[in-house]
Amino acid sequence: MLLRNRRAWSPCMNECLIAEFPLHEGKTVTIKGWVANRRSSGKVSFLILRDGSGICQAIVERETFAGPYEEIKKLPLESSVIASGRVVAESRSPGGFELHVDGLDIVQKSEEFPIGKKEHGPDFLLNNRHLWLRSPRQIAIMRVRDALVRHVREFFHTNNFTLIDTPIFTTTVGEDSSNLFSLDYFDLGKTYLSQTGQLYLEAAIFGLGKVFCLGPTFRAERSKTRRHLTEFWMVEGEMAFFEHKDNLELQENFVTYIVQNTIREMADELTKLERDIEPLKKVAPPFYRVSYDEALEILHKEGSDIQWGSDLGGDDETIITNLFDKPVFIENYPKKVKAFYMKQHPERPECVLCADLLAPEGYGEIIGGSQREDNYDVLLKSIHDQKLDPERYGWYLDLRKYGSVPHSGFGLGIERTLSWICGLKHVRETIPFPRMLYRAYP
RNA sequence: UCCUCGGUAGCUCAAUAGGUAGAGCGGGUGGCUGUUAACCACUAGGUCGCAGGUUCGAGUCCUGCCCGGGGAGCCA
Repeated sequence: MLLRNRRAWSPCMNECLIAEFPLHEGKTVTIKGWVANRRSSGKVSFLILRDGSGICQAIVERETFAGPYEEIKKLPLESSVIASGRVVAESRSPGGFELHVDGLDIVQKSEEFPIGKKEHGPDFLLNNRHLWLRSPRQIAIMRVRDALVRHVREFFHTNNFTLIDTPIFTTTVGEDSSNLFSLDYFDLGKTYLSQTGQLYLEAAIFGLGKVFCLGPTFRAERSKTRRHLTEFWMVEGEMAFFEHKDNLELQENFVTYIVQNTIREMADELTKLERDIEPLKKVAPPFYRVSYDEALEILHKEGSDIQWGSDLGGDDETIITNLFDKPVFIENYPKKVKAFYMKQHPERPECVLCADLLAPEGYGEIIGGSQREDNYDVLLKSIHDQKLDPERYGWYLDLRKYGSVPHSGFGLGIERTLSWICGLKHVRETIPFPRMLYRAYP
C-alpha cells in the first residue's frame, strides 16, 4: 500500500497511522480516529476504528482493560477517540491487524449518528452529505477521485503542457448563454460563471504551445439525470499546430494513461466499490472512430428514426456504446448542432472537425473536442450566424489576426470519467458536495 | 419546461376490498469471552408531505399545492 504522510505533527512518541500497522506488529502504538462500528460480546468489545488512512478492529477486554469498560461498550458510533495498544496480526480484522487496546481516551462522545448501518435513500444521504462522506464507499470514491486528478495533471506535465488558470467570471460565452449562471458585476453589467476555459486557453497557446486548465465549470441546464451536475470539474487541453487527427491521438493516449494508472493504483478501492475492472483494462489506443454519418447508419439499423442534422440523444449514445468494448469517437457532426468556434470540415462545409468521446458500458460522453476555426472571416461569420455579439469576441477574433495557426483542444468531465471508472450509477457520488437542480445544500 | 414514480416512526419500507398504523435497523434497558451490517429478550417512539373534498368512517378515493427520485431536452 502506498503510504502518504498525513500527519502534520506527532505529539505521541509512538503515534502511527492504521495504514502503517504492518510496520509496527507487536509494538504498542497510539492511533487517533473515529468509531466506525462497534460490537460487544459481554466481556469483549470490538471497536472498528477509522483514522483517515484506513480502518482496523480494536479489541477491549473487560478483564484486562483499566478504563471505563461499560462506557466504551456503549460508545456511540462516530465518537472520536485516541486509542493505545499492541498491534497484533489477526486475519479476522479488516486490514489484517488489530489493536489490543490498553488505553482509550474519548475525545468526544458523539451524538446519535444519523447515518446507520443499513440502507438509506438518496434524498436523506444527500441532505447529510457532510456526514455521508465518512462512509467506506464514499471514502473509496474520494480516494479514486484524488488519484484520477493527480494522473490527469501528471499526464499533461509529462507531455510538456503548461497549466493555465482560466477565469471563473467571464463575459465571453463558449456556447449558448441560456445555459449560463449570470450575475451582476459591479457597474459592468452581466457577467457569467464560466462554462469552459477553452477560449482563454486558445489565447495562451500562442505563448506556451500546449496548455491545460483544470477547474470548476458551471452549467445552468435544468437537467436532472444521473449524468448531470450544475457545478462540475473539467480538464481542458489546447494545442497549437494540432490538427483534428493529432487531437484524437492525444485524447486516446490521455484517457488510456489516466484510466490505467488509476485502476492500477486504486485496485483496493475499486474492489471495495465492486467495480469489475476487466472492461477498463481494455482501454488502450486506438479507440474506435465512427463518423456522425456512420453513427446514423448504425442507429437506423438498430431501429432509431434519428434524422441527419440532429444531435445524438442519450439513448442513441447508449445504443452505440453498447456495440463497442472500448471508447468510441463520434466525429464530424453537423455544424448547426455544434459550437461556433469549431473548424469547418474542408470537404464538407456543413460539418465540423470535431469529436465526442463516448465511454463504454453505457456511460456515454466524457470528452467533447474539436479543431478550432483559425480563419478570421469564417469565424466571424459563425459568430454572426449563431447570433452572438461580435463585440464581446473582439479579443477572441484577434487571435486569428496575429499569427493564426491550426489548433485543437478538448475537455474531459472529471465526474463522468470517475463515475465510469468507479462503475457508479450516478455522478452525484463522485464530487464531495454535488450541486444539482434542486440541491445546493450542504 | 415536459413525462414518469414516490412522500407512513430518526432511517429503510409494509399496511389485503376505504374499517383500531406494523416490521427491520437505529435509540433505551438487560443478557452473551471473539465479534464480522454480531446475536437474543424487553421497551420507548407516528400531525400517515400540506390544504381542501367525498364518506358513518380516509394512510387508502378525488382536486390543488409543496418536496424528492428516475428520465427527456441540453450537455462534460
